[in-house]
Amino acid sequence: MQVRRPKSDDVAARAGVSRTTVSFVLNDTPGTSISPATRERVLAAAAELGYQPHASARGLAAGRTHTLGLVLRQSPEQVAEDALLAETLRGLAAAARAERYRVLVEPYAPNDGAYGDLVRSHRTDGLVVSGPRTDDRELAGLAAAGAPVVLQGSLPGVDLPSVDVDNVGASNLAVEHLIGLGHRAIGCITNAPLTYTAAAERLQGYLAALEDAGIERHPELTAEAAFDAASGRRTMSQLLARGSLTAVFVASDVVAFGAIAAIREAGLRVPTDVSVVGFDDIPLAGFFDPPLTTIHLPAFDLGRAAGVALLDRIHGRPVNSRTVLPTELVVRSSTAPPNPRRGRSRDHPASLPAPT
Amino acid sequence: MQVRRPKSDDVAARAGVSRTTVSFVLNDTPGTSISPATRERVLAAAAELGYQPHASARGLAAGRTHTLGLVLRQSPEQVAEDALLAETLRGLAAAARAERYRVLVEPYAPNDGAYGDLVRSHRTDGLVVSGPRTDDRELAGLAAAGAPVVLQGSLPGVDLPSVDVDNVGASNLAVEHLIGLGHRAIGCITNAPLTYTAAAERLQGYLAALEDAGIERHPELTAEAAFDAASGRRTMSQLLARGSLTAVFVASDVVAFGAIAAIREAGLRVPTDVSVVGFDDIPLAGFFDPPLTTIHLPAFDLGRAAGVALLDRIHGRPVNSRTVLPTELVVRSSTAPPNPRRGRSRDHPASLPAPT
DNA sequence: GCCGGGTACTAATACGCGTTACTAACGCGC
DNA sequence: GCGCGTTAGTAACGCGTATTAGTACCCGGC
Repeated sequence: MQVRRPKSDDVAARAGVSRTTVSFVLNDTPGTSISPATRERVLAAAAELGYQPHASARGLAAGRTHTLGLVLRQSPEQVAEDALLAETLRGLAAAARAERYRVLVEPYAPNDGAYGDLVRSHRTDGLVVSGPRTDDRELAGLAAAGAPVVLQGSLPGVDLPSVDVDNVGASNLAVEHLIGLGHRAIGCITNAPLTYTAAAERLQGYLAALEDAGIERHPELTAEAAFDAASGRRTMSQLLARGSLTAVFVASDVVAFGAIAAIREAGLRVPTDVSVVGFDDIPLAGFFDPPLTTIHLPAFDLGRAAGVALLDRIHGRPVNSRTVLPTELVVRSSTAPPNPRRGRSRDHPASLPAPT
Repeated sequence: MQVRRPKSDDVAARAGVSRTTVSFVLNDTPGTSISPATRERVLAAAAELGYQPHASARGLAAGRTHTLGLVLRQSPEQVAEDALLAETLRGLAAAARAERYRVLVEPYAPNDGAYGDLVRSHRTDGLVVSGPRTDDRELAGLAAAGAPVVLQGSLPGVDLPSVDVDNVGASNLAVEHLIGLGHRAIGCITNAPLTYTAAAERLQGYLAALEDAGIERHPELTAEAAFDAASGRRTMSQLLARGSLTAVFVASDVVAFGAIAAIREAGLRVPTDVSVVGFDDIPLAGFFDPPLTTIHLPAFDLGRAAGVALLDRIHGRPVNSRTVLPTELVVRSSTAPPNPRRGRSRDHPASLPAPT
């Protein structure tokens, strides 16, 4: 038969103390002083009974659940393609664990999108919202209500602490790398529609780099992709059909993989005919053919920083309104100086087999 | 100033009913009959007050937290490289959501590995353990205690319901595909060390296919990789140095990407000189060069099936002790008939630049 | 017209349980 | 008798649910 769950009363009885004392000992409650002997007795009793406090009872009494919520505000396709999600989650979990918190993950569901209930029902003590969007009313409501929420990503005009990388600066660096190699006809494919702030920022960095170098902007050389490799392939083939370019900055490695496929299908080679710079540095970036030059994103640290900020916010400690983590240009083999012999080889018009 | 959280008492007062009735209405408690008029009044009162039950209080009273735990038993590197984790998580979350459950994710930490506390402390109502390992004492303890746990993956000898694919059959199919193309000298690189059941099973499928075709096994043509592309590159270059082969079955797409890099570095071409079949069908598989022939793994469905099984278990409904989901061979362009002209082109001994 | 017996709802009460704020006490040294 | 370091005792936090009790209403029988 099943043994009854020990409760704090049982521990108290076994240690010959009151329930209050048990609580003080087991939680190291600050501002209380318990004699070493008593503390020892309580710990021993708890260990002997295999005592585990009931999480719900604890949450009810303490008013804190020791749970952080991670809201994935991205679309399902985007989540599926996100090669860095696992690392970000690990980082968040690491930060949480350091303060005995756990992480509840809530993939956003369009028809059941009231993720604010997570805090309103005290199911979590706070939220990290990943991939925030401007059209998110829930988020505005939470911000107005003063809920403990940290953004992973950027959302101008919302008064919430955020953790992100310098998308503009990083893109700038990527494009400067291409310019430094001698490229002038440089295209840009965004990682997502421009309604996503990260996409807009990366495009902005690209434009700024061109301007700094005194290169005229050619609007026909920029286009928007949408998270996955298929969109990168589609977009790149459009770009190739539209104008002449010797390099392209693709603001996502996954999209870049699709773009490279399109470049090959057009009968061109990377980097001989077209140089490609990606963004994210997903684990597979170095194993592509050719190994992808890209911007390294500190995925784990992004998650961890968001977790730290959220925990600070929950505990009333000071929080930076904006944390910007450093990125790095990783030069591999998908970029090279432009091919002087190449005028415009459009002998193989892009033929696009449907992706399997 | 902050308005006080409404509680069920407030809803009861506003609707002019008792707290009991409020609870019955809001939870659709079976076995009770509430008149439509009363039900209406209660729902209206709750809506007007913006009432949200306190999750901890609810969990305490009901004895259920409406939370599922997902324990990632894999190593951090493995989690980072797992391109399908997001999909699996989404599937689990979808199953959970259907019964108003949420998902708490617990990446395994070696020095704080007591994930069983999640159920013992009633923090979650049950666990999905992903990537179970034979050396997991915690798991044995939970199984013995009759805790609601479902395995995602296989672990012979443990009496817990599990959800998995037929690794042996799928590998068999992959290798049969190579044999069907005319290959006889077929290598195998596992996805992980053989202590992982999935790795052992996939190797077994490979061996069975060879045996069925009457092909002698060459032990020097099999080797174990370890989750990531780097290990695939390393292992493949060893295999190439060891013996002659015209095809290789790599039991993980990520590892296969590394293997293909090694093949190229050895001056060989895929599939002309060496055909490659992968396993998993990660989102990028079709965008590799060449697009990878592989086994499609239903990642979302695996997560969902695990969730369904766990919820069934929690609610005392009958549960299949083993759920096997179908896989599929996806033929792309990394496989072709063997090259008749090729004896053994070892003119370019593998030179291995360190991965960046 | 009154009573007994259902039926259909709803009320009232108590318990489950760890934390924490508060008050009170106890022992001891001075 | 005071102060200090420790510990005890109590109540409140919240919601679900089992139990026990009504209440209101309808119906048939006398």
